[in-house]
Amino acid sequence: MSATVKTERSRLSASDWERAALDVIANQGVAAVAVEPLARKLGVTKGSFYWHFGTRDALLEAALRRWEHADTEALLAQVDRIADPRERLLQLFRRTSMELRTHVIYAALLRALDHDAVKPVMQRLSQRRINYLAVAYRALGMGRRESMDRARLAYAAYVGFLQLMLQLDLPRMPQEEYDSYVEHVAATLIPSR
Amino acid sequence: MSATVKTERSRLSASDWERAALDVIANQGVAAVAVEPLARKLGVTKGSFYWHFGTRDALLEAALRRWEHADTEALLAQVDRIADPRERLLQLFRRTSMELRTHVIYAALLRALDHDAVKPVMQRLSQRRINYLAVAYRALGMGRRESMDRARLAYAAYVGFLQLMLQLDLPRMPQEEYDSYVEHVAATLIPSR
DNA sequence: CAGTGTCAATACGGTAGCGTATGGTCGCCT
DNA sequence: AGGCGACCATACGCTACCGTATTGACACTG
Repeated sequence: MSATVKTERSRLSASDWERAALDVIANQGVAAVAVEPLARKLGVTKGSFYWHFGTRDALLEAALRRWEHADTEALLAQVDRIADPRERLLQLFRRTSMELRTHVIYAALLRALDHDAVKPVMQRLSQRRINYLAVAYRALGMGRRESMDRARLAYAAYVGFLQLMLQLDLPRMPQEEYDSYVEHVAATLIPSR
Repeated sequence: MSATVKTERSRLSASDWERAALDVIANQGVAAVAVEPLARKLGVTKGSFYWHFGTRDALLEAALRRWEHADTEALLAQVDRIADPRERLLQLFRRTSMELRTHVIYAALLRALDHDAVKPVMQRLSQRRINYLAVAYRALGMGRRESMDRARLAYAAYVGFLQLMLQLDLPRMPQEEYDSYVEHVAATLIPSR
């Protein structure tokens, strides 16, 4: 059990609702973001909610905006300062494999791509990341077409692995096996010099 | 638009409901499998439904069983007769990239992994397929650990690509680009002799 | 200390879906 | 022709959620 149990600070703000929403997304998925249950969880009634937001969807959009900015942007910004492109890719792979929470949310959003508020966010994000990968591969001397293909492959592997791990908690993989996998992926998807 | 518009055969059977359910799963996802809407689509009322099935979940489980047996088993059975392991993998990759409907459903199920009826099916299936891949890689002379890693990677790439294509209809990829991608994946994930 | 704005409770009405109960219709078998 | 069983309609009650309206409590500010 975790978080959002009302910390006796009584008065809530819009951000409190957004944070709570992200929490629910991470644990039970987008569909579980419902006004009344959320209110219960926060120890108030929905009378409060509808002061802060006009509608349920407004909350969702706000929460997603928050996530996209805070959790997501940070990731690339860090890695972007590594000069050597090969090392940059390697670090990208390795760091992505840690840092759970963002990815849990990401995985939850993947399962909600039919929702109108979610889809555009994910499209933007995926496009951005795939492009980032493609540029890195180009810097490694790959051709235009090959870079694009490889970028898609790498990103697809990321997305797919999230599904297999987080939803299907597939193999209950022990740490050592997990590390081995990450290194294998890096070795396979980053061309040797 | 497609299928399930009631073909004036009037009387329905359980299988009709299952097929209709799979149709809805493919188009609108698991959550949209609701008995009243389904009944409307079939031109009857739910009075009919509850004669064939005890509950909504019973329908879901039946539909999934049907899909797992019919659509899914066939896939590996075909490829399994190719003797040369390298060629077998290659064909597996290529054929998987065609044959849409099964994969559309698969993708829809990926988005419903939280559902109790769906999860076990997908776990079985994934485990089975990953193992199949691992065996194929071993036959190519890979070590035990490496085969497993590579199998996971390949399967993750498949799963992830489905998400990116089918849900995010990401790039509206033209056929030629799509083919290029598939060949790139094959070249990258099947070790050269 | 009156007034204003912020947050919250209560009560209400509406929709969509699940599941039950009961009775109706039609084909087929005897 | 009567009857039985497969299939379906109708009507009902229940739950979970959305959203609105109205009023209340409380803090801060002038």
